[in-house]
Amino acid sequence: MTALPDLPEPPDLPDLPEPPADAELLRLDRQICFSLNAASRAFGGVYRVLLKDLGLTYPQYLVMLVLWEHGDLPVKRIGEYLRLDSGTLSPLLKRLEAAGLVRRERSPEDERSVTVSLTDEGSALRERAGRVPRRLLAATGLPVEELAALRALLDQVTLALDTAVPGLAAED
Amino acid sequence: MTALPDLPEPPDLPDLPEPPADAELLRLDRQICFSLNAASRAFGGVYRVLLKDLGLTYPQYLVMLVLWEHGDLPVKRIGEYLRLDSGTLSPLLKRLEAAGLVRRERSPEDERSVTVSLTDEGSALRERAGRVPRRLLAATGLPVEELAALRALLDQVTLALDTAVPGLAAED
DNA sequence: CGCAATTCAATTGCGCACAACTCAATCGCG
DNA sequence: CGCGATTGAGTTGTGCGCAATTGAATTGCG
Repeated sequence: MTALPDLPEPPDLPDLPEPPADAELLRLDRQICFSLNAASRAFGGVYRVLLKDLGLTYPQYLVMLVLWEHGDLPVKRIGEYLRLDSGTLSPLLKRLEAAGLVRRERSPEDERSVTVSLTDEGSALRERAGRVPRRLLAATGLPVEELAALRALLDQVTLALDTAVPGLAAED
Repeated sequence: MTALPDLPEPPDLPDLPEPPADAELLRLDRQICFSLNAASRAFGGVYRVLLKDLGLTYPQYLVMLVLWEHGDLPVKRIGEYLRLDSGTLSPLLKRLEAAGLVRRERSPEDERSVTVSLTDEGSALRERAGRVPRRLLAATGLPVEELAALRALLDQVTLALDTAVPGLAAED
């Protein structure tokens, strides 16, 4: 992974009383999306290392977490928990099945639905994954309370963004 | 985009004085990575809408932001600013070049390096992009100060994660 | 100077994200 | 009941992210 660049520091960012100019906003905007992007990928990098010997990718780990917590689920439900659609989940679940961690079977009462269930091997993996969260939390260097606060803030932003999306396209 | 699922709320999360069990950590871990993932993709969704009529994707927009701010840059520098390597940037820059927004030319003084520069069209796009940041910030529903705080927290975590990565693989 | 090590961009291969589409199963209304 | 609309999973195509490799240019050490 490439080293951190000297993060482009803003020359200054005084709390000016007047509305900031577009140039100012462009700068802040860049910082926000940079930071979020970077943080997301930094997490991905850590998970990649931690999950390597489990043979899981980060999104696959998320799916396994959902199954460990909720048991057998149709693809639809998994997608709701993870905000993923079938275009992403179908091939991912196929790979998990090929790895022997899950089964996929058409639901008898609704032939459209596919139920995903853990194999013994998939359930057993939960034990080996037990140490991942602690190591991840340690790697963030933040106390648990701050992480919880970060999570709350992120959820708030996500909700706001989701509700804002429909209106954006139409706007002026 | 699929609707927000009823976010799997933890039954409770009391501030227990004793170290939380692995199961507890597994839950928090899931929440953190869920939230960050979700936030990142929610931002992506908003940018996708906002950038649609500019003909840019979100990562392409990030590259343009860097060029608008810093002028001509070698691929290496762009990668440092954005934490991206040539495997990502090379095809992306080719697409920007095909769109007529940038030029790519071997540097005369170092034939290994490729300098990326804005075309007139690429520079002109900056004006049309001027309204994007304001609309994005509005969509987050957060005041600028909170976003700045969020950014600072994210940068802190990113730095911690980056420095932690090298040690992780070797651990116990 | 000469050659090995390094640097930079590009390429390949794999997996994920998402839009757009297909297709079968199910639902629901007349 | 019959038929159009909806639902759920899968497929296709495009683009990103990253590891690993290639190949050319440059650097630097003996």
